[in-house]
Amino acid sequence: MRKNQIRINNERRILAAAVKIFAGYGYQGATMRKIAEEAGLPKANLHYYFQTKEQLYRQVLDGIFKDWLAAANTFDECEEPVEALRGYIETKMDLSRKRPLESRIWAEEILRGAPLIQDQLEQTLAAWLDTRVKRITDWINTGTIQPMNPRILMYMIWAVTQHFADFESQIRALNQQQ
Amino acid sequence: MRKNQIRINNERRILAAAVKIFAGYGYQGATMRKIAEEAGLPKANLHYYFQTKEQLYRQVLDGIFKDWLAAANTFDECEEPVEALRGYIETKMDLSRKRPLESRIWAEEILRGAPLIQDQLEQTLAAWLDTRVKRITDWINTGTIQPMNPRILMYMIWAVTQHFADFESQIRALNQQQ
DNA sequence: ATTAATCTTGACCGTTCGGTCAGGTTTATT
DNA sequence: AATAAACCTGACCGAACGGTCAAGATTAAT
Repeated sequence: MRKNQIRINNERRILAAAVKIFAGYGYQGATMRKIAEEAGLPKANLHYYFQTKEQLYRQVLDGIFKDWLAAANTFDECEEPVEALRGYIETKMDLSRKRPLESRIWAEEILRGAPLIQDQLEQTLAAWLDTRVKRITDWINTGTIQPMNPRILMYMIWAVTQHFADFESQIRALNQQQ
Repeated sequence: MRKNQIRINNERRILAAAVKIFAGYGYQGATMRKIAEEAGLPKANLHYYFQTKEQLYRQVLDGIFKDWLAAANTFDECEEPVEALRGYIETKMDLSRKRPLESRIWAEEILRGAPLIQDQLEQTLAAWLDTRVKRITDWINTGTIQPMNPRILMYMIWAVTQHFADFESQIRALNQQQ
């Protein structure tokens, strides 16, 4: 079931252009014409590979979610809590630095109430979080780390790491003075 | 130069409806028709009070910025660092809880690169931040608190407090399991 | 060399967008 | 009571949107 090389190349080009435009304008602000221009293809060609704008957007979100989960698994690489948390936080910060566009698309989707990804949040992501919360709880129970709410800890890590990608323009505006 | 009561009432109604719609759909996704329906007024009436969609949006942003600055001044109410920071963080969390719509509008504007509020960020907000950074630096220099980067501390406070408003739907989806 | 499958694209379509405007209604002023 | 100012709104406009399609060009399969 191997795909033609032309299809592979064009789908990649369109998806890359879509990430840029969706990140820069939001789902509603992004237009198929802008994405087509960014990809260097006629608009009708986009609809040949992706039937609708929503379908294209869904594939972009899928790619982001897969990257996110892959990075998230660094949490399990270390037995020791300090190393596990440090490694996880560093990987998340790297993702924010290297893929800020994807981070913004994700953030906007959540802002809008996650209309398209609620299933993934409630199933895949919730399951991922549950097992990590159990690990942290174990650390607490064995006295390896101080007691706190593991769930809130994870939310805070996500908040801070996301912030540097999502609020980049605010941070840049504030940092330029000093 | 007092305004007519009719004008005051209608402007308030329109602004309240605009906050809801802008928060729910984003700037591009929000339409004047939706805002008019929410306000219970004909669309043409909106354009009588606010010439353009962008002007209406600007006034919404202005209101948010004023609220934010007012809340931010609780930082100065205490001499003592623990009380000052605690008070500030609690006020910001209250704002996230009580005005999540405004928080989301602000977040979306920053996500898009702050096209309309860059001046305010670089001037008013930057000045506000500078004086608070100086206060924290004083605390560090007198040994009242442990040394760290005051600027990053403020970014982290903003990140976490914003997160609970902006990512509410993600947190809700993840919390419902447990 | 021929056929089939895939890819490409300008032109077009119905819908919705932000915004306008003329003309009527209500409120304020004298 | 009369005039002026402010307010209201259905109908309309050009532009831009997502999406379609038929017909031609290119590539793959035989």
